[in-house]
This record gives sequence, structure tokens and C-alpha cells, in this order.
Amino acid sequence: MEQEKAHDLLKKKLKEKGLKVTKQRLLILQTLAEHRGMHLAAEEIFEMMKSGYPEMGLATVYRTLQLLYEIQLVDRINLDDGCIRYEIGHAFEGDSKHCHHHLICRTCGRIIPFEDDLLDELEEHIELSTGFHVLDHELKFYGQCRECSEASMRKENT
Amino acid sequence: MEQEKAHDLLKKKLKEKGLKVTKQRLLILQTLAEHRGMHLAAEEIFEMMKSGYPEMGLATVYRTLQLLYEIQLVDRINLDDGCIRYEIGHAFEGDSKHCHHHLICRTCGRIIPFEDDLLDELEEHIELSTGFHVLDHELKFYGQCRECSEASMRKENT
DNA sequence: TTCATTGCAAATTATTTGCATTTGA
DNA sequence: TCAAATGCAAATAATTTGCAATGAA
Repeated sequence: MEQEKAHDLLKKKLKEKGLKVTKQRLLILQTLAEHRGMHLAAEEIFEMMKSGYPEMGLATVYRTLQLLYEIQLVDRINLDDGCIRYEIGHAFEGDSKHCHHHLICRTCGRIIPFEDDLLDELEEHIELSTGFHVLDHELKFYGQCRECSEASMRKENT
Repeated sequence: MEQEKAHDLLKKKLKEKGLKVTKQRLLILQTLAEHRGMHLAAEEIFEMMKSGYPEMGLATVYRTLQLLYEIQLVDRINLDDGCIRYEIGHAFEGDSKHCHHHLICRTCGRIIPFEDDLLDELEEHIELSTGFHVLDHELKFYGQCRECSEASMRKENT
């Protein structure tokens, strides 16, 4: 039901651009849809698909992810771990416009998603004051998660 | 006058950690200070320094930037162009806490800085609701700059 | 049929690492 | 004096590219 929508939308967008619908493209999008919220790197997607589609090439995964990003079906996030990560596009979320950011713990490396829509205000302000038309954004917070903060406090009191 | 402050702060922080003050470290920080707001990659810094210090090694630039980032003297930005970029830390800005974000034009690739402090509110909200202690953040907006928007509108009306 | 797409291998690019040598405290 | 830092070259890791073969329209 969910990836039905994704498949249809992919087909529509590809046809609009005169591009071809291939099983590789469908499968990669499907893999992302089945792992919503997971920040997958190309290599990881490639590994995941090997069982169901062993003849898949890594270069195709890279090329397809770039394409899916361009036609706005997937989101890109850079968690500063040396590779680009992807997740199924926020366009597929139920409600219209709640976006999520990432809290990155500098101590344990954990990634914590955080929902918020305070940014809309800021985007509007940007459009008005600069004329820049905002299509997307990426917001990351670096710091220390609750657990690591507590751990370092405990250490201090020793 | 300005890089005096940077040099002194670097010396202080290095001594605190039992690390050595070397001319390479001083020079790299100075290069960043002299190019405030410029988002330099390691390779670029390396090239810039060649004239004044030809024996400098690229690996030292990488190691030093990482160090300067850890001791919070430089900021890191990832503009999704395949390399990590650095600029002199916001700690050196005159006033205490106005931070700047980046508007990235997907059409012409231009990077437009944008000043704002609406994020403080959000950071506070995060600390209260999740216990995550925010030390830093990175906010990027992707879209189309005024010039490119106007250009594509003009094209549509043809 | 025909051109976009794929898979593979080789190339490229940013970054890291090992190690002998140098240098600051 | 002596561990920390450097420069160099080699290693690694993510991504891209060239090209012949394949497959969707």
C-alpha cells in the first residue's frame, strides 16, 4: 500500500523526464521505503539488496540514489561520517509538513531524530528578506545526549 | 590585533591539553583568520600556505584542522561538495551569539550566508524535552537564489 | 530498433595512517 | 632529554567514469 504509492510516483516522474522505469530503480526506492527513518548509505543499500537481486551493481545504486534525490523522492543527509546517506522522501510522510532534524552525540555518536516545525517561520523570513526560494533544509545539532551527559557528570563527582 | 587573540587563545588551549605550540598550528589558524567567512577545504589552505611555508605537509593541515575543530577554534561546514570545509570559529566574532547559516542555490551553487538567532529558542526546547545538551549546530537551506529564480521565470515567459 | 541504463573494472578524490625524522617543552 | 608533531609516501574509503552489453519503449 505504501510502496505502491512510491512506485507509482516514481513511474510518473520518470516518464515526465523521458527516463526509463527499471527494476533496479523500483527496487532501490522500495528498499528505502521499507527502511523509513534509517539513513542508509549506498554501500548499505547495495548489501541489503544482494540477497534479492545479486546481479545489482554498486555504481547503479550510486547513480540511482542521485537520480531519486534530484526528482525529490528521497532525502539526503550528511552525518559527517564520510558518506552520503539517504532516506525515503518526506513527501511520503502522512501529514504535510512536519520535518525532522538530527541530534548527533559527539560522545557516543548516536543519532537522535527530532520533530519540529519552527523552521517554517524562518524559511518565510528568508524568502521575504533575501528572495531566496527555499526548497529544503538540513538541520543538525551537535552535542551530548542525555546518557552521555549523565555519565560524564557521574565521572566528575568521583 | 585580531589574530593576536587567536594566537593567544590557541596557545592557551594547547597548553591546557599538554600539546605543543608549533609554527604550523599558528600559521593554519592565522590563514583561517585572514579569510573569515570563506569556507576553506584542507587542500585549499595547503595551497594558500605554500608560498609562505613551502615545507608544509598536507597531512599536517588535515591533522591540525581536526585538532582546531576539537578545541573549538574553528567551525566546520559541509557544503556537500565532497570535502569538509572550515572557517575561523564563531567564538572570535565580536558579539556573543549570533550564528550564521548557509543558503545553497541548487542552480548556480552559490553559498549565501544568513544571520539569525531564532535557533536559540529551538535549542532550549530540545534541551528541555530530550535532555540532549546542544553545543553546536549546522543549518543549511537548499533552493534557488533570487537571481536564478528570476532567470527561470523569464525563461518560462518565452 | 534505438537510445537509456546497467554491470564491471579502472580511475579519481578526499582523507588517514605508518614511520623515520625533527622539534618544542 | 623525550614524547609530541611533522613530512612524506603509501593505504584506505567513498564515489565517479568509460565502455561494452543489455533492456525498456
